[in-house]
Amino acid sequence: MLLYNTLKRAKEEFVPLTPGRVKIYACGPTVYNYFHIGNARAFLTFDVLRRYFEFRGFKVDYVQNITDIEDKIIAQSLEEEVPFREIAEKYTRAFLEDSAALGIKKPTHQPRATELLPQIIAAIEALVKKGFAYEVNGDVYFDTSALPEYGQLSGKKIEDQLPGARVLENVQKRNPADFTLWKAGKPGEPVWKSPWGEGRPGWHTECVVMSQKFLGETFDIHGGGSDLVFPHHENELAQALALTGKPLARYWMHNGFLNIDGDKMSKSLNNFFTARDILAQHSAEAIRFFFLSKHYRSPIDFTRELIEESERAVSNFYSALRAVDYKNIICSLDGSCQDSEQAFTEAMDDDLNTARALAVLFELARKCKNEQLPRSQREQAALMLVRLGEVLGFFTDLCQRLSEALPDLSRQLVELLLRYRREARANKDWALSDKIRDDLEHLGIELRDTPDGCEWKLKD
RNA sequence: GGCGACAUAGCCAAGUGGUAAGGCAGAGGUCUGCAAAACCUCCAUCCCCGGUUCAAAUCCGGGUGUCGCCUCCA
Repeated sequence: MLLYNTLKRAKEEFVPLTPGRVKIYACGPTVYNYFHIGNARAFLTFDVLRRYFEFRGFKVDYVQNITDIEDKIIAQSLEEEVPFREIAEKYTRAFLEDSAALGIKKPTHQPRATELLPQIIAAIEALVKKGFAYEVNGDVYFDTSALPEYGQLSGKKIEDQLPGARVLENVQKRNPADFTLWKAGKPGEPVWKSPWGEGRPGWHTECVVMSQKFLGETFDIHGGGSDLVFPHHENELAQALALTGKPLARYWMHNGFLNIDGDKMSKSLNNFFTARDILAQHSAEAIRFFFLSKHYRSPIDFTRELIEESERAVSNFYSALRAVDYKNIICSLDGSCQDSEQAFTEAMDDDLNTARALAVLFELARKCKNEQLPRSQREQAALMLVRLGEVLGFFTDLCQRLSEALPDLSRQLVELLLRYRREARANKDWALSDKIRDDLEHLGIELRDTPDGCEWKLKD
């Protein structure tokens, strides 16, 4: 299995530290707001990575942090005029709800930064003792000049990081590239006691502490959005190296950014969408399909047309399953679709080529629908479609989506109308016949006339 | 200024040396009172120029264009 490693700038064969086991850490949200559709891409990308490892038989430890103390949370608590803990609590809950709604599997561990304050402080103390950090007026900074390897992940040189127009000069820092480990508290801000006085942790240390607590000093994969390469992941890597002398993670993976209608998403452009907004209008599977139809490392452009297109594409899978009456298939996989599974695996093994993997699903869907093929072949295709689709996170609500959940009375009323329509058709009263069909369609019931009579189903 | 990415049909998107996966949309056909569904068929020579090679979307050089990171950010 090949994975693109940002650290090496190349695809590498994945070799786990422990055979049969993968330890993954993926950066989670800072809970100061509902997470947006760009965050959703990162969460979904690593959800699929995790699911694929499980499919390949690995035991997966998947840790995703929740940053519940950070400047933006404090800012939001001032804006909403409620204590910061309530803000963190509110948006943590929203994050868990929206993740679940997107069909993202729960991580095996989901620590919060405020749960590990003692460990974070201990890590900063250790860095100071080892000479990699220094304190100025209650702030503690990491001394980037003390670590020759600094910059290896992002390919940046400290010399290039001149305090230019966009970098605010911080007179307390010895070097512009130095970053904050501990921030002295101002009046009114949430603070914790520390050897440097009351304050709060900087952003980068918590991920080191949380990941190492659950995964050990060195783990397999560290992931996040490509904007995290610098400075966040660079700084994590530096701290871990300074602390243990060992690399934090062996593979660093980063997903590409999302644009809206070709522009960067931003509040000022009024094109800022939360995952919650999108979920209110589109199915989780369409959102997932939209992302998976493009390679995770490429930038992706979110438009209304594309998400609607994705909706239509996904309903293809369901019409395929319906065509073989999936719920009532009683046989199990017999190996006749092995070639599909192999094609799927080959695609996914190549740095998670989900776009190619989706093509395999569509080929299976076409097979399901092909009435020329023997029943058994079509059923096998359906079973494989679901097996592989689940790896990508589809079909989590299969039963619900396939069942026509109507109460008996409604069902009888539909049948009654169809009986009248049959009479109308027998009398060649096409106007009435079509009116019944159109009216039912408005109610979300689709009719199709077949040689065996009229069939109906609820619209997707 | 430093680092990096991308440019494939109407749209989205795979494909990194042997003559272009897949999806959406569209066209024609079978079927139908009509429609829907289903099935069949059709729909690109890969931004431009030059080079390497028997052979390039795929490698090299040069253009042009778009974008990202360097600052909180997935």
